Amino acid sequence: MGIDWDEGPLSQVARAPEHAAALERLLESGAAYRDAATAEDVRAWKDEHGAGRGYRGTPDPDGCGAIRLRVPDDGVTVVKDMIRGEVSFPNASQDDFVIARGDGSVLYNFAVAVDDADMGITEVIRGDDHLSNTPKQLLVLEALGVEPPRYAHVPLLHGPDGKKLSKRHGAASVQELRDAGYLPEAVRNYVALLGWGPGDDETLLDTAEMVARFRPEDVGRSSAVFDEKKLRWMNGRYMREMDLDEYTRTVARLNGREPDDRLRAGCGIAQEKAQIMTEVWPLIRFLFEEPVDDEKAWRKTMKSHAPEALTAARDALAALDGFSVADVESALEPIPASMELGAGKVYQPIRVAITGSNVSPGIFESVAVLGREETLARIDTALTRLAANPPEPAVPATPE
RNA sequence: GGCCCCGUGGUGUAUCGGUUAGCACGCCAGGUUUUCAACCUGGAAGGGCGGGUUCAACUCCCGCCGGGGCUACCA
Repeated sequence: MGIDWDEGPLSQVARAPEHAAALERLLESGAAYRDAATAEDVRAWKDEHGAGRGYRGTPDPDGCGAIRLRVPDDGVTVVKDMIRGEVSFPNASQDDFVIARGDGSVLYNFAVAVDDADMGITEVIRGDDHLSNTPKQLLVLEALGVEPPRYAHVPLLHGPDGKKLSKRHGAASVQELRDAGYLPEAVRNYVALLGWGPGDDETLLDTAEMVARFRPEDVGRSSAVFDEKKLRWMNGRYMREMDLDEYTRTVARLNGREPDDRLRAGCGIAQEKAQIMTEVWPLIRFLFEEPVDDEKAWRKTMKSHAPEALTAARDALAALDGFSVADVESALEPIPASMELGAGKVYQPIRVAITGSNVSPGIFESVAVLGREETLARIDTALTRLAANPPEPAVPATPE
């Protein structure tokens, strides 16, 4: 069995001898003819015969012009499609279409038909946009006396604007999706569910399951809109179940780094928080770089209670023997109550001090992975900055 | 314009003559919570329209409307 992947490299391969031979046969049998008509001539012909009538040319006496296939005036060409059933195209409205240019170079609808025949293609699965091209290919095959392959036209993917998905919709190719941080198995799962359902309410299906359950006749007929929100969600599900080493390697590859222990530790504490792979690095870059400069986060978090909270945290961390997540938690956890502050009032300043941001992995984990030395240094830096620029009171002083 | 395909909530789908029209994403509200995310609970939201056929239609037929594809001496 052969599969025509459509527009793949094989259809680009020059098969000149086969094409030339097929052309020759068709010309000799009268199934095709040379026609010197120009595009304008064809238009004029249509104006005269009606738009619904397919163009019919006349053989050029000098044997010049493009080569057209002779299409019957009556009857229909029916495409027996595995997904859409039998679709009939009236021959009368089909043009005697050009199969080769004046110089003998062949055109797509002729080339694929000949190539499919040559290569013994038995199944053609491709996008719905080729459904209307199929009768042309069938006509070529018929003229050649070749048994046609079986066809299946799958629905097209549309962008949010309802048009067929293309470059201008952004991430439209699998490569772009990969670069954007989507996992192959998530994309596979998501795309499979557009236009095909397993029959029950299952949403998360791994590739083996899909292969086992897939049946061409279960494919839907209507085009689907590509919804990146759902892909994001699904990708997040796959990311959370991913093996940490593989996860680390992927993050490393995407950010041009080495999958070392520190990166692995960072991935370990960020794995539950990201939905696409490119979101991981922003969450853990503080482990490798200085805290980000986020003035808004600073002002929002560093209120008047911040210096005391940071000092208490600093002292507690400095007194620790070990520096595991459990150690850090045991040191930090009692502080809010002892200071009569909400937990967030204590933890957020620490978060901003070590990462610069309001968003990061869990605070105990972040501190533990950053390490004692760097954590203390960053808290000190924050304390110094706070001393130089005293924060506003958390509760504005009431006038009078 | 012509030929062809498609039409269940915002999105993807299930059901395919009789259902309280199911599920998922998203959205809204609440819960949990050290941020964000995750997670839990609840909620709003659907058969394009008009005719038939039928005891009964989202499901069948016709028309319309809407969307899409093709319509090159492109692939």
